[in-house]
Amino acid sequence: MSVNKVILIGNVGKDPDIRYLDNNVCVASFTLATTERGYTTSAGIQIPDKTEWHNIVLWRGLAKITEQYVKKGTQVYIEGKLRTRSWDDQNGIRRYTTEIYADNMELLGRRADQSNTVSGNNYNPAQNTYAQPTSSVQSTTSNPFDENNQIDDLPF
Amino acid sequence: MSVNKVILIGNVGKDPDIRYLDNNVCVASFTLATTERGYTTSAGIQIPDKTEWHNIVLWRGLAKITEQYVKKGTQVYIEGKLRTRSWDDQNGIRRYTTEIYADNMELLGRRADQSNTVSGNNYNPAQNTYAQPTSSVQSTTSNPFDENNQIDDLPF
Amino acid sequence: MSVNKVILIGNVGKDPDIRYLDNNVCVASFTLATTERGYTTSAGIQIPDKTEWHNIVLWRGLAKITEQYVKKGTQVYIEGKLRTRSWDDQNGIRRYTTEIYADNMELLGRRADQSNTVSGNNYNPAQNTYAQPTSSVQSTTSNPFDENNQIDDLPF
Amino acid sequence: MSVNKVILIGNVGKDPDIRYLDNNVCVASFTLATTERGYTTSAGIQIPDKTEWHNIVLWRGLAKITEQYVKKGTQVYIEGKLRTRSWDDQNGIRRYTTEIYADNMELLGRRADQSNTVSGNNYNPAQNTYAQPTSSVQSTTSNPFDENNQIDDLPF
DNA sequence: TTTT
DNA sequence: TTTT
Repeated sequence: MSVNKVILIGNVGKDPDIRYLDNNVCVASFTLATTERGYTTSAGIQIPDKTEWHNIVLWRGLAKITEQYVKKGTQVYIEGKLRTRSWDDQNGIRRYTTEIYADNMELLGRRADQSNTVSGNNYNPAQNTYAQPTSSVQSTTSNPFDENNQIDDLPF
Repeated sequence: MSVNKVILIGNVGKDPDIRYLDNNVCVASFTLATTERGYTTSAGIQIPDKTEWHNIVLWRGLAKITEQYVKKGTQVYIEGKLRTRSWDDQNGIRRYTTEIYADNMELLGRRADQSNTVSGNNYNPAQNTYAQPTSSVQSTTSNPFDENNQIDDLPF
Repeated sequence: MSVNKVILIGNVGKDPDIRYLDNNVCVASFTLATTERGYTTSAGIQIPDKTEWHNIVLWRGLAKITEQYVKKGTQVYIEGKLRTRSWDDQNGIRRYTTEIYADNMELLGRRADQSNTVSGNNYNPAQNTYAQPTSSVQSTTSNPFDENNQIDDLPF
Repeated sequence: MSVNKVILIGNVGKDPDIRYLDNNVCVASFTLATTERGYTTSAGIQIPDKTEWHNIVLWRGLAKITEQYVKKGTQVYIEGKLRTRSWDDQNGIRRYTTEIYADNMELLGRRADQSNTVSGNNYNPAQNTYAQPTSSVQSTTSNPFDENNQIDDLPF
């Protein structure tokens, strides 16, 4: 009888924090910035840009993708749910932190030239459950939208 | 270049807090509960229901609809954006509160027979259900999210 | 009492169709591809990738942004509503087309170095409403969550 | 690298169509109405309400919940993806139908006093509301989206 | 603090 | 064809 859904597109604030629990489960976290464009009111008042920072937490498969592909500045789509957890600070005061527990993540704006920017190390498309297919992301050949596109044509 | 969107369906925790600013702008706030169903794991472990509480803030027209139609227990759909604001507590420690600033609200599950459950007074189904009330009710003073906040402290 | 919302991220199939109505209102349309990753079932059956094509329609301001920045291959985020309209084909048979009427669009994966790749003409990042700020994403200084956080403080 | 998401809240147009495939998999379908409120323009022109009809398709567990709890008039939340499938009509012309393939459904506005409105029969609030029915009801034959379709034609 |  |  209820829905708790968050959808974000933004840029990662710094390289993600990755850790492995005792049971070898991977947990990743990073902050994500979304920026609301400023504008000028009809009365001529300048409203500046406003950046919101979100605490993203990812588990298991998504954490491993994070470990491999996400770093400071990466633009990502996150779909998840809100979780507010409480903890007691050093003064014994109960405090609250709201996090987005990710159910899905999409890496945005990746390009053919990024094979080298995608983790420097042990990427093995044959084993990673969530790995993108060996042909689509790195290569430009299998894109059905623009078979004749040269990489230089890419408008972004 | 960014998206900050929250979609919630849940039940209102207690009667909304309504206030009118000096410029007669209406601001409403309430807490909204979303409950994730518990389940039993394949190993037979019982995972109980888990309720999340969200701080919803609404302005102007939505605040007035809140004033008229929303009360403890009402099921609503909220679409909005995440806002984390900071404030200094009584110990001078910076603390953070995450709120959902509503862009849209839909009242759910209303039926023809509910004229009596919609505000105690002047509901008239012949008018538009979502018409803004012409009457003004004066504000109360307490913000459920931050008991010590004066109205002038309002950081949004 | 109802919600009609579509959220898509995909690639534009071909250069958009742009037209101006008599009243000088701009209307743009394009097809957008979303691709669901294929996978292998537990029984070893290969499920291939599956591409879905969506008809996107944009009006006024969004149409003009489309005219300037969107072309074949562009990755975009679209938020909008479903509209099914009917028309009579050459045989007098009523037919239906479902379109997504866009309420919001975000251009994805654009980079700072793109001033020259964005439209062939007069792009000026100092004036363009949608240009990314030069300061916000790269810096780490404005992150309120973790200047002094040790990793051990993280309570999850 | 893509997202295909639909979020709807609306009312079911008529009692759902339920069928069981040979492998005993349950498939349900119904039409869902969303209504956009009309309004009066600043120039005094009346814009009437506008109802959009959506073709919803649900499989397995969600189909069985549909069988048990959804009927004409029920208000539901649907989260799903767009699928446009093609078929050849009696004139051999290729035609297209866009459906929403549901990933999640929430029944809205249900109350304790609704035991009598929830299916005519065996609703037991002591059980889990969303429990799948243990009984099987045999399929009907008509697909509201395509009157001439045999069950074997099912293209999904 | 809600709801099922 | 629904609902308000």
